[in-house]
Amino acid sequence: MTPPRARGQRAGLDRETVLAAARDLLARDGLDALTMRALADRLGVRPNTLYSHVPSKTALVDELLDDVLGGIPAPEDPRPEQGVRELMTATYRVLLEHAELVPLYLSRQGARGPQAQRLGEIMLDLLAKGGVHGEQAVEARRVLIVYTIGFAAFNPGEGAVVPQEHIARNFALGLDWLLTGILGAGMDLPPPPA
Amino acid sequence: MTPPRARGQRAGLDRETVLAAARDLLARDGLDALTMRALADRLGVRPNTLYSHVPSKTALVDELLDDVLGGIPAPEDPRPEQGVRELMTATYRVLLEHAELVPLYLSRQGARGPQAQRLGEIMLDLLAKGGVHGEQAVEARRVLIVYTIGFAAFNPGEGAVVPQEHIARNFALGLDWLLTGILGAGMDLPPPPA
DNA sequence: CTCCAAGTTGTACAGCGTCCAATTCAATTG
DNA sequence: CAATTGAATTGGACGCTGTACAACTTGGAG
Repeated sequence: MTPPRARGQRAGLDRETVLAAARDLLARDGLDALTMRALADRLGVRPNTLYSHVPSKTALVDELLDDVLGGIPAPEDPRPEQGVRELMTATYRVLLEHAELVPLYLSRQGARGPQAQRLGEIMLDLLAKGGVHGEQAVEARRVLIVYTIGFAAFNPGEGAVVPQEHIARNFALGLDWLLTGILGAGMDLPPPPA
Repeated sequence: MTPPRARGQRAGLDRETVLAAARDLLARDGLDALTMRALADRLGVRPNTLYSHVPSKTALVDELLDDVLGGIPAPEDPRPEQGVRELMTATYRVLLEHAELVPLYLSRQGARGPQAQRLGEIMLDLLAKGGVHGEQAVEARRVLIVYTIGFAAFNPGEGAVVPQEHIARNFALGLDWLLTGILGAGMDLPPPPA
């Protein structure tokens, strides 16, 4: 509550320190608890101090959003279909761990930070290996991204009527439909049970 | 600014009047302008008065969300594939007209009001006619809903790099993939160009 | 005619993001 | 080594948000 510092004294803050504290606060107490004032409190600092290191709360959150995507590993399987499936599933899982952020990804149309870019390029590479190039690949990617983020956003809470694992299987189901559509019939899938 | 009424005088308000004014304010000035105070102003009333007709702003917005879905007509084409496509395309279009609301649909997992229910049942009927029943139909529906809302949420602003019509075609493309996956290979589509 | 429930105002609270001026410190320059 | 400048920090404030509570007036029911 009381300020431990007088008027011009340094607190040794730093953009990275602020972001780290924000990440922590977000992970521990959720998005609603991430206020400039709470963040300042945690850093033992006045709220306005933060504005020396971050231009606005929006910018701060944007950075956090991209950071979360850093937790998504590149797929191990080099085959296009399996690789994309792996990538989107990992994305889905990571997004679920930060459920409250997900609507933000959509309203800020998908985050343009370095991590988002990295994932996007991995996906284009995989699609190219699968024979999908150029504009088509970009569209396929957009479909997959929207689908994945959408499903993550749709995730019900923990004690919901429909359990999360069910929704996760549902996600996988639709993902297969999309992959089949994207990568064409060139797969040796058995025909669906007539 | 100044209150036209003394302390116990009636303003003749009514739940429906409040909702109508809210719809209007939302349509005219956008989501950010929809505050209890602005709404009260427009009705010539003090902000707290609204709480006699609406339990909270959240409840008010929930109602508006469901109302928007009322603008989605039932599909005309009775054939399952075309019907579902028509339905989802209409939904997409209506959602685009209220772009700022779309993230809310996701964060409130899809709106459970009467309009949402109506659309959900139309879709189950269509899927049943297409030979998809029970749990499978519910999952297919979830995929389609998530996909559609997701795409609407992903919609870029008006003066964006990628024009809206392009995104709309992209939406239709992915929708076809999903429909093919859902309704099976029982369609007489020509094979994709090898 | 009386009484009560409902609608409305006055006032207020706690919280939010953010801006401005005053102050002090660290680093750079001469 | 001294002087100056620029960045970091505090004190305080502004305008905004949703919402609670008591006082009051009114319309309708009994």
